[in-house]
Amino acid sequence: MDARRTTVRDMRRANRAVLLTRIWLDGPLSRHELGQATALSLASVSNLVGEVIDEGLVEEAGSVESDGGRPRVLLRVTPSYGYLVGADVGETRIQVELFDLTMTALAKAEYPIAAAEPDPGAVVAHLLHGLTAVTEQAGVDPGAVLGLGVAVSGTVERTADAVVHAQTLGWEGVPLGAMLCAGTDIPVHVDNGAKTLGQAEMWFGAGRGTRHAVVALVGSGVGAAVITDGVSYRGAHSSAGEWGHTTIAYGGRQCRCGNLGCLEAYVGAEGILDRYRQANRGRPAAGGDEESALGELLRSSTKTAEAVLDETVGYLGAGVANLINLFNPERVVLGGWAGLALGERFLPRIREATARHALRQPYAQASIELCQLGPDAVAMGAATLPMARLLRDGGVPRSPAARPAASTRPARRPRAR
Amino acid sequence: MDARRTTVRDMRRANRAVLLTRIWLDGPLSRHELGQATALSLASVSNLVGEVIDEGLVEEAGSVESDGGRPRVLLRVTPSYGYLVGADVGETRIQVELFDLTMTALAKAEYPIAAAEPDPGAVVAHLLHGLTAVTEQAGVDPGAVLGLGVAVSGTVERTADAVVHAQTLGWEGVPLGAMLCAGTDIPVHVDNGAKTLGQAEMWFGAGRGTRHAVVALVGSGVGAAVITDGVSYRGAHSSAGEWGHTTIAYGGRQCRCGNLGCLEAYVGAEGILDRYRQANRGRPAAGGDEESALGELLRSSTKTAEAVLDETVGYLGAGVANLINLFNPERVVLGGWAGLALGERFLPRIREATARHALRQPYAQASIELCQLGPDAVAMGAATLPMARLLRDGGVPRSPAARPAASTRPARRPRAR
DNA sequence: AACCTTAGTTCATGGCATTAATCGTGGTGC
DNA sequence: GCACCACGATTAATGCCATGAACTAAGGTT
Repeated sequence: MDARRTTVRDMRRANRAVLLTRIWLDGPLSRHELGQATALSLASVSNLVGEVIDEGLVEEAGSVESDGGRPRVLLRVTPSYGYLVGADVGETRIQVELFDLTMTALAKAEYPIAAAEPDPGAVVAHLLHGLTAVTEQAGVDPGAVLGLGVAVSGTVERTADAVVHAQTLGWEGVPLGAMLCAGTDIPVHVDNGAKTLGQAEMWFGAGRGTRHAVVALVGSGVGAAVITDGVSYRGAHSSAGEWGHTTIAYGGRQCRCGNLGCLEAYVGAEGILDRYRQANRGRPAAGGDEESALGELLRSSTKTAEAVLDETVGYLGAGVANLINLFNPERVVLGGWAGLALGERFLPRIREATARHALRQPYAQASIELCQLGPDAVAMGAATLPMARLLRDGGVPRSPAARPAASTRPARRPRAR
Repeated sequence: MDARRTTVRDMRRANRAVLLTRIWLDGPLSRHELGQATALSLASVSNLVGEVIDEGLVEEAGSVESDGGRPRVLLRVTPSYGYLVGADVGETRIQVELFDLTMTALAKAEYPIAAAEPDPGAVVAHLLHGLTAVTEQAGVDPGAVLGLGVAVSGTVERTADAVVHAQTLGWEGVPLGAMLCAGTDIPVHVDNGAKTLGQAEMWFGAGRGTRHAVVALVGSGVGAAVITDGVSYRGAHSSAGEWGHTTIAYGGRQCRCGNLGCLEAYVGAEGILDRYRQANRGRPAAGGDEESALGELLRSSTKTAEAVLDETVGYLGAGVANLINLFNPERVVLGGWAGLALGERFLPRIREATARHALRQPYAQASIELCQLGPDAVAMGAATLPMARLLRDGGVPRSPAARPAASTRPARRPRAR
């Protein structure tokens, strides 16, 4: 877990890592720009870049004239060097998606989940099936898949087994990582869905360009992904960011978690609809499922609906303000299907409500935006898990076999005794 | 700000840093133990240790028999290698304290603050006077002082000027660091008082042995210091951890910050006494200042007092639960004078209240303890600021002049070509 | 007294990034 | 039209670093 920074070889790996990360994230760059961005000498940049080009990880991509000098050659990560598979295990369906290294989706597979509490084995089977399905669909060599990232809605222990605890799925200590590993040779990564979505928004969406952000997710449940200094904040056991079950109204409404006054009981979709039903003398909002009911509520213009939504905005503002006060982010990104629906209509008022409840200075330092990525962002974020690993390792961890044979060395001289 | 990890020299510095940190924090250690603790080869440990011993930073401190082998020599940081000064700028007094490198207090100076909103210039004058006062008092060469750490109650920008915003002092953008630097050659560090206290508790108090903790401080005001992976969580602009003004009771009591329902309005000393007064038909608790009034309240056994305190425990539990849900720490350390007073009497009930409001799993992963250090902990924490810097730099950044002349070495033998 | 055990040091080695010099490529001035 | 310049990138020489293996130190056991 803790990268032991000791030997001189590790330094090279670390430098390769920052170099690759820059190239991947900041698009095509010249060697010169890389040198400035990474504080490495041009000689080292050249050296390292040459290495990754030889390995096929990076390629030259055109050149740009410089005023009166040799044109600079731009570098980018080879899109087809490898492929990434991201999967989103939701409450109603499993989605599996294949990406190239530019994060362009190449193929998709979806499997509905029938049971309320799906069998882990069945989910694993779907995931493995999806893995082969998307590679076949896109005509990609399965051996070129760098990794499979899986997003689930519970907390995931950061161990080799990737033990999952997910109340919504009824999973208690399911070693999802181990189960998947048993079915494939491709490296498997499992993480919480909110965190993968947060990572996706940070790299490609509304969080772009910031290093400290909180991605606040409001759907049926309510959660948050906290990103600190560019990396996901996990806490001691990876369950940090449980925003939905923070107390916002002491002694208030009962939440489905059993406690009173949780934020989720007020701004979660269920909580909103419930409060509307109460305010509306027991008559619920129209619409079949939660999503259409909330949409209906947002479109209706009755006094009752407005009062409930107004209140919701207030609670949401207070909740966001708590995040701002505690985490002091540069940006809060509001997402989740209910969060987006609310945000699209009420964002200015949400900002105002937040301003009312947050401390002046931290509020002024934070901007509040909406998520920019579509519903596939969770799977895309999952696919960034193997990519993040690739970048962190500075490319393929060279297999010992690829090492030049030791036979070239002179025979070891016999030891004198 | 960002340690550019590039050259091979930086690696040595980094290794010296981890070595020194281990020696300093984990008491006397042998070279062997150091090798295991730092994942460095014994050869490197020997080499590096020899260097810091030559510089006088580390010294041998006795030896321990090992079963049947050569006794291991223990190493420790030389207590008198340098001295640290920590200062606590409180609302009523400025405290300046001198420590050796074992964090033993050697001298103390205190200056009362008369005005409610003290003049920054006067505070700086007190601090500089205190600096010379404590060195004289202890008979320490001022040149041997490695740094001055100053703790203030506001937010401190992490810039060279260390600009302070402190509402309680009436300071708005005071460049305290720059002002102090103008008056002394000794390196100056400024940070928030809650964060320095948190650091002190982490290294020497109730947080010892954990890497993820939240130090929750309850006094007149309410705040928190969040420690993640051993370092203080700062957020984008160093004002993270504003726990006191998170909304815990939506639409509830008015807080002195102007908002409604802040935690501080319920569990801050002022909030508690205020609530008691209201419950007690306008008659306040006995006692002159807040501290004795709260003490009186805690000792009294009237129904009203018990009800108010009971409620306070509930709110505090909910507040702590929010910290646990959001940060997922290994430990929550409750401190501040009011927090300690409450905790000493009610800790089990606070734990219960927290359990009621937190999610089961994060709660089970966190222990709740009381601060262990006394009222000087803030100054002590401030003194750790220069120490932290020393450790991070792996000792004095060697000035080129201090380099030993190469003449002592045998002449390099000419290499055959 | 020979041998074992554990701690710590020395030395040769392979790796690393850096600086300085060099090569490559295009435009500009006379 | 040619020398020259500006800028990008590469190569060569250099110094520093941690490592493993061999070795020294210091004590106990048989």
